[in-house]
Order: sequence, then structure tokens, then C-alpha cells
Amino acid sequence: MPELPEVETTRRGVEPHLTGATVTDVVVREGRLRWPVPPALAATLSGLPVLAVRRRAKYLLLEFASGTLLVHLGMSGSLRLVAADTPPQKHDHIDLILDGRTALRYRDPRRFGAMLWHVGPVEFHPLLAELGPEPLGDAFDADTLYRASRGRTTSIKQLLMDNHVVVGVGNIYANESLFEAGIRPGRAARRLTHADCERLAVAIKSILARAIEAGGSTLRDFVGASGQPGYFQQTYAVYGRAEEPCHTCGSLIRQIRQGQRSSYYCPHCQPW
DNA sequence: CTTTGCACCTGTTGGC
DNA sequence: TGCCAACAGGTGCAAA
Repeated sequence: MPELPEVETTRRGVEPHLTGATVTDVVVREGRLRWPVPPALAATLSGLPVLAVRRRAKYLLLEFASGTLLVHLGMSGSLRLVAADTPPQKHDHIDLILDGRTALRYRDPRRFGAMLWHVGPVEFHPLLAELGPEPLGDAFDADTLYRASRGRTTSIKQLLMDNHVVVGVGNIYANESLFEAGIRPGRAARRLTHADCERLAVAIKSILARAIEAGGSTLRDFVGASGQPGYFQQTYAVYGRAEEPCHTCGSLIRQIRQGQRSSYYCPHCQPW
């Protein structure tokens, strides 16, 4: 699930319940995530109030006075708020107990996610230090995309998914943005004109912003035990629509493989 | 430095 | 119905 809009939706959902609350315990039922969850996490966090919940790329950052808890949802992770005595279900690996009553519950069937503790300025954490600009920030625009694409033989779609160039653009939104910009995913990055980069940067910002808005408007169930957290069924222009007609021109959407991942495009609306 | 492919893990889907 | 292969939205890392 988690692409950037879901991560940001999650942040907005949990932030009001976390900020100002004090961690009273941490229960780790399964600590084998992408990296081992620090065994001393309960001792580290107990008694500390959450100062803020921020996001960098797809990392959620829970800030405390003495350090930062980095949380990544990987491919299948989710966070929700439940009463602390709610029985955990399968794959509910970690609870942050807040004020002894509420649990911030981390679920991740595939365990590709992460929960790491960092002391010191979090922007210097090795996982964050080399990241490119936020897609919705002013530091990412047509110029940065144009410069980043010069001399690059890789495809524009793979360049978009390179975290050094821009963060938070995963497989779905790389495909959707390229459709909106009218550019084929397989085109060499170095062949993009400045005008292409302009349309693409605008498309990325617009699509991500719209998806976050949609997530916010259907935001629910971060508090409580019912159903999945407040994600949303998004309708896509090309992603997952192989052999289906393009909503714009009726041509059949094509699917190709790029770097072991599926890409989708409309042969008419994305001429090259 | 860039590019490519693998690895981590479980669950779902589709074909036979 | 059962079995098996292929695939799934992330991303760090090693190797070429």
C-alpha cells in the first residue's frame, strides 16, 4: 500500500493523537523487520513525550527530546490507534503504548518496513542523508529534474524512482505522472526536453497533492479497531490497467517490465 | 559514478 | 479443491 500519499495520510491521521502524548511502554512481538528493531526500545522511549510527527520521503519521524524514531511502512505496513487492551491480530508486530491507554499499533505482513532509533539530527541518519528533494517542495521543479536527467542513459521512469533525484515517487505514481505528462516510461532520461521536465514536474506535484487530498477526505479509522486504516481506493489512468481502454483516447493500455517492475502506458497519449 | 539485479517476506491470484 | 508459479505498491546493497 504505502506510497507517499498513504504515508502522509497516515502521518496526518496519527499526529494529533501522538503529539503531546507520553510513551509508557513499547511491546515488540516481532522485531525482525528489515533491520532488527532495537531491543532496548521500551527502555529508551518510556517516559518520553512525543514532540512532533514529521515525514521525510516515506519515513515517518517521531521526534522526542533525546532522539527520533524512524518508521517505514515498507510494502505492506500500516499504523493505527487502538485501545491498549485490544488483542493483537496476526502481523501486529509492535505497539507504542501512549499514556498507558492507547496503542499505536504497527502491522506489517511482509516485514519490509523498519523501526529505528536515532540520536542526533535525523537528517544525518544514513538512510536520510543522501535523499533527494521532496516532490511537493520548492526544491523540486522542472529545472532540478532537467539537470538530474542530463547524461542519464536510464529510462525516465527509473530515474523518477531514484531517491537521489526525487523522493516519494513509487511505481504507481511514476506511471501515473508519466501518463499525465504524455511521456513514455521507457524513454531515455537524457532525451527529455526542458518542456518535458516542466510537464512532468507539474504532473508529479499535482497527482501527489490530489492523492493526499483524496486520502484526507476519506481519512477515518486511524482511531478504533474497525477495518483498515483510512486509505482509499484511487482510480488510476494507467496503473494496473493493461489491455483496458485509455479513458482519454480508447487505445489499449500496454504493460512492459522495467527493472523487474511493471510499467503501464497509453501508446497514443504517450507517443514518446 | 551509473546501472542492474537481487534480497528481504507473506499473501493473493490465476492457470492447470 | 489443490498445487504451484508469478506477482505485489519499497529500497538498500552488492556487483558489474
